[in-house]
Amino acid sequence: MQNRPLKKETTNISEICKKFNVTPRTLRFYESKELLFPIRIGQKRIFTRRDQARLKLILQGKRFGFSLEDIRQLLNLYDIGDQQTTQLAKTYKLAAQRLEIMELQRDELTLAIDDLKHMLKIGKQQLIVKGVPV
Amino acid sequence: MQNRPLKKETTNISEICKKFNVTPRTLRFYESKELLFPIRIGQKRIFTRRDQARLKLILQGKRFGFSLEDIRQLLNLYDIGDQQTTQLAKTYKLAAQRLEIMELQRDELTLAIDDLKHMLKIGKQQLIVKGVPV
DNA sequence: GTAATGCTTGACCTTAACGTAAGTTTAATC
DNA sequence: GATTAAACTTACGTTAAGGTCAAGCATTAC
Repeated sequence: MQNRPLKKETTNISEICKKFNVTPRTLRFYESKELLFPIRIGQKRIFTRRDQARLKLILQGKRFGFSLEDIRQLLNLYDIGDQQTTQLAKTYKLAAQRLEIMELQRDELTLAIDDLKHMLKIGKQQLIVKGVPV
Repeated sequence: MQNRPLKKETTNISEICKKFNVTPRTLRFYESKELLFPIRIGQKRIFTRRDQARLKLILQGKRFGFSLEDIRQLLNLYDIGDQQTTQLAKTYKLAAQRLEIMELQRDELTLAIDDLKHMLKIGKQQLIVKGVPV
């Protein structure tokens, strides 16, 4: 188990930075907030595949305006194995609620998009009237 | 024009606060950032219909993670009349770009929703296996 | 006239999510 | 052994979007 060929599953901080386009500071910060758990060789951080998967999710979550604390809780869903069922049930609820919020958010976003499209139409006409090329 | 019956088109700060569920501090802050332009009677602020319309848009914009500065610029689209065409054209571009971003964002949100739904399914099964009522 | 409201203007405080700078360790290379 | 590069820690700085006092007018209520 331990001796199967490691195909570069782990990597150091600078490679992660390149790969995900973040700064070292960001990674250390996420560690301090318990979003990532790189292992240590001496005092250097080594990021496992799990860390990389989590980081991907973190960055995705951020794009939707979730706070890091929100994200930290959602990430627990991915670590279902080592949870007590009570905790798991709680996290499940949280995620279900989050899902509802996200679906609402999408609906509102759709409305906002339509509004903005409408505004653009008007703006375009104004520009055309004034002879500005659009 | 000036003498047509004002049907309560304007109102004071506390009513706006109630109506939109914001604090006075927020309204003053928005004024300081040039998002709102309440007129003054003496030293008191009076919010016009225009301010209220803008406030509505501000709050809507915030829900999508736009910064107040973004919102300030977008609001200019509504004040098309008193713009120079160059400025108008610039704002038009800005809004068009923003629209693209929003559509991308919605697509990603849809993906994220699907992911989350998937996670929920798994979590649900786990719970069922463990005999927890879901 | 004075007390209580409601509104005002400062001025400093707070939180999140890092940035940045200074000095230290560790590993690799000359 | 000395240098350099990459990573480390500690700690203070920054920005956005307000919160939270403090102190002062102005109007109404008695």
